Amino acid sequence: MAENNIDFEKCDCNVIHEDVIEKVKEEMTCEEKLNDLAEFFKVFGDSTRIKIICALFSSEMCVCDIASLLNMTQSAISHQLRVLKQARLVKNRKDGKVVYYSLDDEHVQKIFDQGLVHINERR
Amino acid sequence: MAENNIDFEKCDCNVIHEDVIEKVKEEMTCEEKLNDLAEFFKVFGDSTRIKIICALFSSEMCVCDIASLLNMTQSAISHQLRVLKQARLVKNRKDGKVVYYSLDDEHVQKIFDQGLVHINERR
DNA sequence: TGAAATTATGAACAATTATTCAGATATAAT
DNA sequence: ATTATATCTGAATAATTGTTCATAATTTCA
Repeated sequence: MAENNIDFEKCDCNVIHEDVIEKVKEEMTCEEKLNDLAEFFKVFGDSTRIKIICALFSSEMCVCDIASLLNMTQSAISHQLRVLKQARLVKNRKDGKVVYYSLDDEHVQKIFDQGLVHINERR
Repeated sequence: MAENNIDFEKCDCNVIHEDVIEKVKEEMTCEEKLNDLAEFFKVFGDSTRIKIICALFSSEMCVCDIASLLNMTQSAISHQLRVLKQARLVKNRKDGKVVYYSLDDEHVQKIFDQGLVHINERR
């Protein structure tokens, strides 16, 4: 029988440093926020979406223009713009038939730039 | 016949704002860097890895401890630690049988925090 | 009203990815 | 040497994700 009443854990090894685990557990951001955070970064983790974001740093653009710029189908771009919009990274305005997209967040540039700093530091 | 000698484009719509596209093209970060950047953010875009990163903000930990903390198998954690190491986000030191992992980058915290700011701004 | 153009969307498919499983390696202790 | 422990690794599986295709919705213009 187990020493305590905790359900079977998937973890298949012994706890080596219980004190460390306790401390980390207390200091850690709650699981729900961490899941949201991973979902958020997932949006940055696709080359099509990163290119769209980067393009929108320069100027607002319509779907057609982005598709042309990236040499991809309008449909593919539209799908990705929806993902970006759901993550509140872009916003859009409609002018007749044309929908113009632009960035909707000041943090995007900061996150983007910090990422660039990191990959530029390759030794 | 096409107006110019460019190969067939996947883009299936007309260019509406050629001037904008030209301007954006000039200002855009080169494709190679953008691909690397997407690869880099992909590493943040998984809840297991985000949790590992967050845990390591508090303290260095061995594989066993991380597995126990997150209630996952040692193997799963080991696989993800490899991904994190390849992205140069964590480093490790060996002490006998035990391998201790810690963060290997000052930018990680900045990127993590900016992400948190973003998701905390939900209206 | 009808045709053309732009964008959005659902379903299917292909590709990628995380985890599990089984077993290998490496170190320490007996 | 043998056993036990911690970690790593390759292959298989399950789940997720990006793109394509076909089509719908919306707006403009004739």
